[in-house]
Amino acid sequence: MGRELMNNISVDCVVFGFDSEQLKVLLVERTMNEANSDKILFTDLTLTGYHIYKDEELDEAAARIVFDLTGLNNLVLEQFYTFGALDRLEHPNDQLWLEQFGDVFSKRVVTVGYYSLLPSTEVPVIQKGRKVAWYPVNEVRNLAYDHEQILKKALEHLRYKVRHEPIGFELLPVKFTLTQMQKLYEAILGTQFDKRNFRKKVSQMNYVVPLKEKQIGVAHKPAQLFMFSRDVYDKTHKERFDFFI
Amino acid sequence: MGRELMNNISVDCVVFGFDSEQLKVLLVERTMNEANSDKILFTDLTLTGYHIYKDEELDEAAARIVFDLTGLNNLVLEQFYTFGALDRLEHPNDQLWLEQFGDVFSKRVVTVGYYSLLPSTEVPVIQKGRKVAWYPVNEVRNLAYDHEQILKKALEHLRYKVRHEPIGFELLPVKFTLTQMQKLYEAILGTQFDKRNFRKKVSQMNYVVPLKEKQIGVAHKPAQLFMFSRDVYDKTHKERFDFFI
DNA sequence: ACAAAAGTGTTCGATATACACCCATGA
DNA sequence: TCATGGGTGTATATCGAACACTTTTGT
Repeated sequence: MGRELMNNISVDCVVFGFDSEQLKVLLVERTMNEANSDKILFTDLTLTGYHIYKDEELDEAAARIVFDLTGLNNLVLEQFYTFGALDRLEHPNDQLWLEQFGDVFSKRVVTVGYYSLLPSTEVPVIQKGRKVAWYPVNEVRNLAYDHEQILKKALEHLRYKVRHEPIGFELLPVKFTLTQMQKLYEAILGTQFDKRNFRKKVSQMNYVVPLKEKQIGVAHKPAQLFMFSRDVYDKTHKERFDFFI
Repeated sequence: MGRELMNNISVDCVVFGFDSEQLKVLLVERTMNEANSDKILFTDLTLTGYHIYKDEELDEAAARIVFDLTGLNNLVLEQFYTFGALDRLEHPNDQLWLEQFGDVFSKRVVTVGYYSLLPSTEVPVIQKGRKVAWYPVNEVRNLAYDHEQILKKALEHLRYKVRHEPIGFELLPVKFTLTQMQKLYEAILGTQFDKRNFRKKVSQMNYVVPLKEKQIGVAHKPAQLFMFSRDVYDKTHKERFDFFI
């Protein structure tokens, strides 16, 4: 006998990635065919989520879902909000889709939202017969259920958090250039920074450590590589006891 | 027939208040007697929470719980985290307590945490046979279930939020003095501000509006009263596109 | 007159902002 | 040699931090 699922509690994961230009999100295509036919009734996109097992921690469930999609462990996984609106599964397409599963799941499902940060959009996404792909967060359309709302909230949290904590580095390769870092912050915050001022600021973050390495094989002056040191961050970071309301 | 409860999903509310000196939290005493006897087996403290109804939104459930305790509506209610650890109800005291209810509730309950901000600790708390009282957040001991963890997380969120958004005013009377405001921020952030610098900063917040009124009946120079204008805040506030990691 | 809290200004150092040119590499 | 992105410094304005005395009221 397998593990038992909770029929009314799920976890949904918003998987973010950065491709050196844009912030992207990993979505799965959902296609509904007419019974015993090839005729497509509708097709749309979903975040990835699943019901939790009765003997499974919430964080474990989130890790399982992301692992199932990426094969990666030890990613940043942050719970950001829980969604339980009564009508969150009531769109006709969703009703049609859920009918397939009969009475396995409850009509009222509360879902706990997590987001995850991938260091690249080049990880080999695991397809398993699904169509999984990266979409620029600003161009996402046609999401199932309340996933548009979930994505929006995840983005808000990411923006909020990235301004005060060094989580942005999770979206960069271990060794990165300052231009990559700047582009990342610009993409997440939706703004532009002056190159010199940005670098001045970063040079004061002693947990962004310059390496003795440079880019190779680029058709221009190769950039110096940096890495983020959580060690140095934890040791030197002081809470700003200021407020900016 | 009454409304049906979800047996495995609840909402817990952390109700904060400020008494001009300390940040406080509203807790309910829980006393377990031996069956058919006056002998007390244990006594401890809980946040207030309850299972949600099948036809009830999460926010509604939180509002209901706070209303049940304070008789107040329209309070700030902010969802901050969801707790679902497998062992969160497994302390012997909690097991003993829950036995009373037989099989009504599931052994695995996921609870959605909300916090609420009361403008005073002088609201008439509704007792209904319970022992409800304010406790200074720094001196809370002896909490049931995982409520210590929930309180800690609520505090973290409150501290985080109060530094960047004007929610502190929800904990002050509509008309307040700058000293009250300073004490509030000091209590929440656990720090001290210089009076002149604090006032200089506040004078730049044009949404903290001076009134033509002063304190009356105080045995010292009466302070000017101020109020917070959300209108002005919404109109003039700009997102700081800066980052301070 | 005294106790108690309100209210107020200046100096100094640090940080944000604005802005333009030369450099190293591969093709 | 050219195209591409990498890398750098200065001047000005704003903001934060430190610091002590006078004012107004009630008793």
